[in-house]
Amino acid sequence: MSAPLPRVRFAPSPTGYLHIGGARTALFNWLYARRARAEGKGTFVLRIEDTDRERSTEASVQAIFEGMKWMGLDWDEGPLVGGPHEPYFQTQRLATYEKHAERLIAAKKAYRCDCKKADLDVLREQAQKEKRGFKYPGICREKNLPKGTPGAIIRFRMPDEGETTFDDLVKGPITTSHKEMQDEVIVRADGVPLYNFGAVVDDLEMGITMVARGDDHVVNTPRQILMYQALDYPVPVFAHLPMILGADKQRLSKRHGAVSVLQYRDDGYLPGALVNYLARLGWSHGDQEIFSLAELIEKFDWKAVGATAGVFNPDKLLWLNQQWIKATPLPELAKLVRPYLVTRSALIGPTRTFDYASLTDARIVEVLPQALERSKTLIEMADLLLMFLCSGVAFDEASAKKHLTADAKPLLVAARDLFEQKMADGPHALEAAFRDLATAQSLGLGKIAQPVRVAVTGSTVSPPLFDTIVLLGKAEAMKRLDAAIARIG
RNA sequence: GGCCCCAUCGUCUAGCGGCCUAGGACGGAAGCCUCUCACGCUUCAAACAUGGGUUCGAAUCCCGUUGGGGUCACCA
Repeated sequence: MSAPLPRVRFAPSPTGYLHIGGARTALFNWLYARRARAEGKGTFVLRIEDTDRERSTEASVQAIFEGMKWMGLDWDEGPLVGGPHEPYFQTQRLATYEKHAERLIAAKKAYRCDCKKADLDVLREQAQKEKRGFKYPGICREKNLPKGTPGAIIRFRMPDEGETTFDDLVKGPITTSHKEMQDEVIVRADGVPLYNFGAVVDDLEMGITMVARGDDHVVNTPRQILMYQALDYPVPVFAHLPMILGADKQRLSKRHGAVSVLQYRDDGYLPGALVNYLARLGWSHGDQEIFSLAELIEKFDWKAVGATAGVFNPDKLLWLNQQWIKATPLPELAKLVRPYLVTRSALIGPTRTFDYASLTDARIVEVLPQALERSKTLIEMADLLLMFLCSGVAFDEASAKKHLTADAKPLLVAARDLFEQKMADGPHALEAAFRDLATAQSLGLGKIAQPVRVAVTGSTVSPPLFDTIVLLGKAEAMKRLDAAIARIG
């Protein structure tokens, strides 16, 4: 047996958006495939498991594509890109499942069953009442019901004795007794397969060599292994990723805030930061916290994936996002922040105007350095940038009330002169002039700087004052100062 | 409840029998820097769930207990 070329897959069911947990599963698979590719050949397959026709939606399919694309998780085979195992939607592969199901029936490893679901539900409830485990009693095992039997489903015949063991890549050896398994339904009456069968058939048809998925599938694994064996195909390697929990240690859900990957995009996170965070949730490489995508691909290793469930920590993601912002080249950041400039500019208020049409990337790059260390998200960054990019000020009332007073008016007038004389000489010259002014008035620099800051930026909190003023340019800075002076009256 | 999995600071984790008076990161506290904010820097508080073994030696290996999670569908 030669080692097969690594082929992995991500197989979401389109019953909702791409959430954090699914995204991490996709990421780990993708990372593994990309590293394998660097060493020769590795393939990442995307397959849509839409066999739950009740809950699957086209909108979810699109949301999954969009989420993966945003994160940069491109697939080598699957919807949109095609591949040698098309189609990649399970509901379009019914003939394939039928083929394999018939093989199982012919080999007496599966059988048709026309038991009514309602009847079985009654038995199940009864068993539950008596606190017994319930297993399908095998009523139709020997009936040999023919194809075409009305309402018949297909059940897989589980062995009565023995046990199945597999060596999970992250959890180690796991053994399950066959007594725990029942003859489960693998194909519905309408020919649509159920999860355990559809996934197995597709994974073997598509030559998947490693199945990496969520923790909640460990109990399914032995049953699936039995199916691989019944179908006479080699069993892939399995890796089960621990769950991602919310702060209350419960499974992550909408209650815990944003769980859709696209929500993080909308909230101003860089895809690289989310990827970085997700990679470190459950996997580690010594003490390193920040990884570029290239480093992740190079260093990712299943051996370093932990077996413990992890709590999603929004604070750490936020910190990481800022680290990524600071590490992103300015021109790239300018392009990234643009869309947020558009959405946030709707909120600038009546006292400011924003001319997006004439906004150049060069201008964004020029003011960007001031925002780097003050923005944890692209939203915060856009808001801060708008202070530079808009014409006019929006005063923070508390700040204005405190600093734009009659006492401050002479200082603002004096500041106006300094603007006139020194601005062209740069922030340092301007600062020196203000320091001289403060000394002459026997005041601390802060006493003058704060009113001027409020006048120019609208708030007591801003980037360094003199840099800000110079960046604004003489015309705009004067305009704002005059507005503040006028406001005092 | 049956079966399965898991167990180091509040959180993510390093640790794979001696290097551990248990390291890093987020968050928290204090301080420094300073025109405000932020960044940065320094320092501090903070963990091996518990009881037995094995061993010269255990956070590391084994068993029990406790706790947490998963799963018991014609969902995936």
